[in-house]
Amino acid sequence: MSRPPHARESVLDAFERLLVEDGERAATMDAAARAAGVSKGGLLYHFASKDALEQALLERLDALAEADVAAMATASEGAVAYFVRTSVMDGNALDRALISASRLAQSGHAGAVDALRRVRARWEDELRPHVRDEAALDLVLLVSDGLYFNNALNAAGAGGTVPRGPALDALVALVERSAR
Amino acid sequence: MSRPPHARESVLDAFERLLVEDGERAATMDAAARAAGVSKGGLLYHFASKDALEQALLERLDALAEADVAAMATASEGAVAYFVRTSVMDGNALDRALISASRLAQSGHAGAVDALRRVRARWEDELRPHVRDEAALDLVLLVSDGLYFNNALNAAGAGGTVPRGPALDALVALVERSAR
DNA sequence: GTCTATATACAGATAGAC
DNA sequence: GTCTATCTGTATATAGAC
Repeated sequence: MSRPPHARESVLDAFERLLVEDGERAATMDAAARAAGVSKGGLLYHFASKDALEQALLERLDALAEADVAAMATASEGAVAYFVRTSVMDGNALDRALISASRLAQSGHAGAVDALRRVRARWEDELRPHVRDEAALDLVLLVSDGLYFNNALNAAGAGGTVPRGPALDALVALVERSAR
Repeated sequence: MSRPPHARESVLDAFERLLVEDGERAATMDAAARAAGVSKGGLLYHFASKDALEQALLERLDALAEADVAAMATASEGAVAYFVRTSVMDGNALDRALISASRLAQSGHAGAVDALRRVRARWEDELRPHVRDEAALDLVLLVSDGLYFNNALNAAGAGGTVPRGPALDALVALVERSAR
């Protein structure tokens, strides 16, 4: 790791935040520089192009997803329950990375589509031993995708359609019963 | 209906297609005019602003969703099976309207977020009598959202993670068993 | 109804000073 | 490493001819 430059991380954080909160169109290099408190020239020293900025975001996602898969494997409540429960966004680093990558993917960014597929495939492999069959695996993954989709819609505006508290507990229990 | 002008519908179709296939950033008035084979001036006669263009798309979604709810209510296979099965995109008008609205919503378009919430609420009310409890209702809606999310990611590039054929049959059966 | 021409703003990116 | 100044393209929108 070796202590990356402060400005670099600030720019990356700002760019990610813009993607999550305001969408891909608003996530310009200009806006990222302004939000990070650096000039456009300063940003361009760290990221020579917009593509480089996006690439850095996807590498961050890969690392965070890897850590999440490891956490899922050792979760005391079981992999399925951990997976569904953590699909409700609480604003952590992985959530932000996933939502921002999905914004890029929906703008046709091929690298972002690939990155999201890779993450999904890792989850799939980790969950397979914990479910009855492929239909159950589809069900678990799709409920998670559905939660992320609603998170993504709500990330900008006010919260809404995502179950929390007792409703989430009941959903987790139902998915576990259905899948195994 | 009274036979709306041909150019108007062409522009709206082209704008929708750009949103679905290339994302919000690519869906410019310029690109829509070009794709529809009219000039920018021609487009602006029918839609005075980009907002008017987006608004027309959301009105189209409302109408198509209303028709879908009606179809769901009388589906011979039952509402739940109909709902899950038709959440796999086959490129029909409602699919395109939903994906394009979700592109707008993810760019922070408040009207699009509202429109999608309204559609989801209509589905929810229609499905509630057909499921055991609120957790089951959440499960059915989230599987559908998950399918749409994957559809939306795949709409641009090559197909991928959405179950079809026998895998879809097995998923529909599992969701029905889990929900009722 | 559909067109061309144009105004204004902002995007991504380059050059080079400090 | 961070800045200012500037180039080039493209976005939304207006004005007005046909």
